Order: sequence, then C-alpha cells, then structure tokens
Amino acid sequence: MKSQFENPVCDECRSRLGNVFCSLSTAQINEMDTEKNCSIYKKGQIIFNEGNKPAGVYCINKGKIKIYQTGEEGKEQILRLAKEGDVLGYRALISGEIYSGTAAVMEDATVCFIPKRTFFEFLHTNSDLSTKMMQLLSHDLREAESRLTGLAQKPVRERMAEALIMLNEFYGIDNDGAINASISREDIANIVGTATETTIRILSDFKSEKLIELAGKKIKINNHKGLIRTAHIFD
Amino acid sequence: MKSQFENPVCDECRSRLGNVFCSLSTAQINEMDTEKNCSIYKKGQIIFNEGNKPAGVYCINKGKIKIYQTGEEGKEQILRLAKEGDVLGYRALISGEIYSGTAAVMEDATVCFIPKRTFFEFLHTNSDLSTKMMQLLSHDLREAESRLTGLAQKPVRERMAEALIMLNEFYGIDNDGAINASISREDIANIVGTATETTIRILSDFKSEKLIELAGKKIKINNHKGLIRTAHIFD
DNA sequence: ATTTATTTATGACTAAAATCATTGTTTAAT
DNA sequence: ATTAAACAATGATTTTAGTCATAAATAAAT
Repeated sequence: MKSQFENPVCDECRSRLGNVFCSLSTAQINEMDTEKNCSIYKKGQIIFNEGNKPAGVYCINKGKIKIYQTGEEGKEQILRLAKEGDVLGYRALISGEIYSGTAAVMEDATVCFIPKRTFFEFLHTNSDLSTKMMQLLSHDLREAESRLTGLAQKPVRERMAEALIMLNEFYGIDNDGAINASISREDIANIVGTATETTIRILSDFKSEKLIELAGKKIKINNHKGLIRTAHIFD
Repeated sequence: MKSQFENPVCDECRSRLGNVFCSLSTAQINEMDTEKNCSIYKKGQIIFNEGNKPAGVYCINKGKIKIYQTGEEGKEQILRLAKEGDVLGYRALISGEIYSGTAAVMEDATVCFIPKRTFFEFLHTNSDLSTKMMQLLSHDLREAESRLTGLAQKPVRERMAEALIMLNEFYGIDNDGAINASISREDIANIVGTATETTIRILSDFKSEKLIELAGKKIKINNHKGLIRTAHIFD
C-alpha cells in the first residue's frame, strides 16, 4: 500500500512556509519531525476513506490529490484538490467526526502523517496555528458555499469555464503554457458536477471557439478573458 | 430599519448555553453584555449584506433568519438557516473577507451584535471558544460539502424530501405536528436549488402520496420513514 | 370590507443535460 | 510488438427540470 523511505525534514520543507504550520516554533517543528510518519503513495492509492475515523492530519510534500464524496451510484463528487503544501483531513479531526470524503492520489505523492495527539497539542499551545486553522476552514467554507450556489444556478458550460480557470490557477502552467496536471475528463466532470460525455462535448466546444487547446489530457488556456466571460465571473 | 429596546441579558440567555458562547467566563459574559448592541428586526429586513465588511458577529436571541447568496439573475440560493441561539457572520469576520452572503429575517427577530474587537478578544483569550468555533466551521463545511454533492448528484425530488426532513428537525413541530415555521415555496425552492414551480409540483406529489399534509404555508410530515426512503438517505 | 398584491397551483412547451450506444484513440500490460 | 484495457469522441434519444402563461387562492393594505 505505502512504502517507507527517508522522511522529508519539516525544517527544510519549503511548502510548510506557505501553510498553516508556518508559525510553529523550532521546538514544535522538531517534535513534528519526530512524530510524523511519511509515505509514498502511487497514483490511484487511497490516503483516507469516507467513513473512517481520523487519527491525524496529512501534510502533502509532493503530488496531486483529490478529495471526493461518493454518491448513490458510485459517482464521485470532487470536493477539493490538494497539492504540495496542502494539509488534509483536518475537518473531520477537528469536528470529531468520521471522514466525510475520500482522499485519492491523482499523481504520485509523498505525504506526511501527523498524529492527532501532536496536532492537537500544537493547536492548543500555538494560538497562531488555531487562528490559521479557523481561517482555513472559513476559506474552505466560502469556497464550498460558492460552488453550491453555482451548482444550483449556473449552467454546465459556465461551471466548466470556471473549473478550467480554477485548475489553471491551482496547478499553474508548464513549459507549453498548459495546465500543469493530467486530469481525466471524468475527474473534470466530477469537479464540475456533470456527466463525462457532457464534459467532453463542452471541452470540444471550447476548443472550436479557440478558448482552449487540447492535446490528450493536456489543456491549455488560449483565451483567458474569453473563458472568464464564458464563466460569467464578474468579481 | 431597526429599533432600540431593552437588551436581553447574556447571563440569563438560555440559548447561549447551547452555542459557542457557552463557556465564556462570568467576566466575559459581563463584558459581552456591556459591549453588545441588540436590535429588533422585522420580517424581510436585512441584517447584513453580501459584499459588506463585517464589524462583528450576530447572536440571534429570537426569530428565524436565512443566509443566502444571490446568483446572476437575482435568484437566491439559501446557504444556511438560523434561529434563536445561532451565531451569524463569523465566517467572513474570521477569514477577514467581506460577507459572501446576505442575512435576511424570515420571522421577526431579536438579534444581538457583538463587536469585532470583543469577539476577537474572547477568541484569543478563551481557548474553548476557539475550539468551538473550529468545530462550528468544520460542521458548516461538512454540511456545505454534503449539500454540494447532493446538488450535483441527486434529483430534485430526493433533495426536496431531504430538505423537508431537515426543516422538520431544525424548526421542530408545533401543536398540530406541522413544521414550526412558515416558509414560502420560493424559499423552499431556494434551499433545494430548484424552480418555485417545481417545488410546488413536488410538494403536491408528496401530498398525493400521503407523505406530507399541506395547509397554506404549513407543512406536516405524515410519513417520516417514507420521506426518508424518498430522500435516499441511508446513513 | 374591498381592493391590491403576493403567493400557490396547474398546464403546455422548451431547453438542458443525462443516458445509451458505438467507434476511435491513447495508454498500460504482457 | 501486440493485446487488452481504459479513456475520449460523437451521435441519437430520453429524461428531467426549467420557463412561460394563466388562473385560483391567500394575505396584505387601504
């Protein structure tokens, strides 16, 4: 399932400076280094599963991960995406509930597990961390609620344009100017909340309209302003 | 807009014992009493508006409130409902953003405003409050994400059944066994994420199927198990 | 009490997106 | 290199839910 290897060192982790753990004390960083348990996950592997009890949080050192909920007929709804520097699994841990979603690896990942005990100790002794956690949760909540409204009110085409803009921002671009990720049409469908065929059709439309370029799983945004107009984002 | 009157006393507020402020110290309760500013709002009035900058949080002493986002063509998407004991406006305040939703009164309300300064002081000095705030945000997030998945995957009929069960739990029942609230079909539509006409039709269907009884704005759940089956809730 | 406005109800029609079916293409496995 | 499996593309059809229109019923206002 997961292979042991030489753990990344928190003190040297550049991602950490951009996440909730950026203000840990030297002592706390050392403790995290001692207590954490890092693993390599291959594409397709599950980090945690809907319904399971959380035992800590996961800090992503490398890789691309999706968090999704599984609906009635096994269809995934992707709730969030995560990449290096992102922390996972805090929602369920903090609220003392079971995981409400599953975290699966989209591109090979190195993930550090920080045990519950350690995380809560930090949370109780470092008020900056708890402030940052509240801000993170607040941000996630805003995001989820906005998507909820979009899903209820916007047509698929607009949500698709929005999703492409989001993916472009989230993953950044590679040397060719394409979105720096290989995402299947099915995953895109599960982000947007539509059928895979509909996703394929709309992407083809966008291509015909010269808004994007397609090359296999690679998507390049050609006309950013046009996409924004298509998405009807005015804020 | 809002009329001044004799403020409710926090120390005597029974609702407070069930919300995030339940563990404030006596000194903090007294401070809250001094600093807070309570108002009476009539049905239809706005407590805060999407896009405005938060200046504190609102604690509902009495009344029914909806928080919604306004979409492109002015259609409301109701994100959350609130009643006595609920706290409002914390998400935007904590994340330092503008309000992402509007809070409007559905039934005449008494609402206490707690200034930002006071709230943050409590948050920084009372670790139990910050824990509870994190739990509240986590819970809200779970709720929002589950609704997101439902909206993407469940047909209107199922979501409607689910909404009725939620409303029944949230507002409780009156002497006649009906949901203890008068909600317009339009508001129900804006909770479920559908058109008002569709809401009316599905409620009529539920009535024909003896799942509910309708009398004007009053809705009584007749067959709870049947509704749960209709909603396809298995957890 | 009567008028006006709002809300609820119902029918007819349209549009959007899902589903089903099939073929082509890429990617992975042997 | 060849086969198998997974993924992408496209067409045809169906289903779902939205929109428009109009009438009945409630609720609010004068």
